[in-house]
Amino acid sequence: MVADDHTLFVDGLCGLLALQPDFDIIGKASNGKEVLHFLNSRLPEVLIMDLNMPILDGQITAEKIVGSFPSIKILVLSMYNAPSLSTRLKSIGIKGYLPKDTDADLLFSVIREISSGNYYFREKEKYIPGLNRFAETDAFLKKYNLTHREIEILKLISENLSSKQIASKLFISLFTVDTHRKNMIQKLKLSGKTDLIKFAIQNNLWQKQF
Amino acid sequence: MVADDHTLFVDGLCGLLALQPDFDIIGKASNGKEVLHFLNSRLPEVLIMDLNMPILDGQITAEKIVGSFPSIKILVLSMYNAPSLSTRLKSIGIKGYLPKDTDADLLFSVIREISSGNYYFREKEKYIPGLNRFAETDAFLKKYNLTHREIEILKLISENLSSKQIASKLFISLFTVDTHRKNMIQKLKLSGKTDLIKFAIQNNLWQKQF
DNA sequence: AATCCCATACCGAGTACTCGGTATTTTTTA
DNA sequence: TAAAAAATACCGAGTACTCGGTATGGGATT
Repeated sequence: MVADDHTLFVDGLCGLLALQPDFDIIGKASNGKEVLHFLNSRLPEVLIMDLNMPILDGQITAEKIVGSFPSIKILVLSMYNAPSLSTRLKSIGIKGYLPKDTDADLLFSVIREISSGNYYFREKEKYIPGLNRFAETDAFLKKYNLTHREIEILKLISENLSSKQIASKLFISLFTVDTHRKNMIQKLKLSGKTDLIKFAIQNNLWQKQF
Repeated sequence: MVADDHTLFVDGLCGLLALQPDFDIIGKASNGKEVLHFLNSRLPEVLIMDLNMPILDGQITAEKIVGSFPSIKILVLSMYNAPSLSTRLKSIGIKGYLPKDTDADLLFSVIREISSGNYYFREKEKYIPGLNRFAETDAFLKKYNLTHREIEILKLISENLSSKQIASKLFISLFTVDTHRKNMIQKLKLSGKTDLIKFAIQNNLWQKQF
């Protein structure tokens, strides 16, 4: 069974899974409520789901499933590539986690693993921040007319460091930090720190650590 | 051709498209750079892509494509269901836009539409904020021990209204707004406004308006 | 009727942020 | 080498936010 609010993703994934002779897709859902409703009539061996879903959140759904239908093995597919998610997912009772940029063959073998009773969490693969991020390329800097220093400071702002803390961390004056903030706000035509935070999040300069 | 950094999505979507007798998938890519590299050897009639991609952003990629390969029709698939995106995408030269929770049949017909030279932008469908959002259900409130009033104020905070502005909007005292802020911060174990903004974004209490 | 929860309101004192502007030095680019 | 860009630094004055605490009244629940 596959649950995700992105219909195209669900349909596409089901198509891929259906090509595997040992897989049988018994259901699809686009929110947590639909999942639970479906489970009242039929139980899959493996449930592949996203944690971000409307109407009933994936995490709460998973908790309910683990409590009521312990035979179901849950595999989470997430847009986040954060191995630190693993601890939290394990504590819920989820059997496996993969990011959505995983290739299909690995997905198939992981499904077989957890179907056999194993766990699949990639803890060995350390999260490497931003090496390939657009927001750190010259094209991005040029697009927004930002400097490397500005991006550096923006990242620290988005990590909730005060200007004073940033100044201390970078061995510069508080005035300098404030000037950089001001320059960014003007260049990006934003209004204050809230907009800066949003800009950082939307451009993947900040990613949640669980 | 399909471009998206979520490999499973690309593979699944290509599988769906391949079932249509009039579609021929000539390529896949997981970032903007790969797209441009591919176009040096072969041109698709329609390019289906996501705007959020690493290494080279989808928007810049699209702008380059429209400039260098005007015969290619670009259809954007986005996780955002925001019709207000349409104006911006049109100005870039993109021929169509659909959210990822679209069903496959509509996608197929839209591909055929823009392949024929038409545009597809759903402007009639007004964005309806939050009706089905998990973050506005009782389960969510219970999960985080938040009240309706707190969520209401959190939304306004995430829209960059100051406490003073919120007080004025809701006909309450500035002190009351501050108290709600304080209560939320304590309940959610956060540190200040930055964390509140992040919480709001991650729980879809705020969504970007273009 | 008593209790709890929520919304409202306030205090005091402090820090953080904003935004107009100025300036100098260092680094990069042409 | 000269010019431009980036980094650094500062001023003044004001608003916004934070966080410890206090309190009351109304509505819902037990």
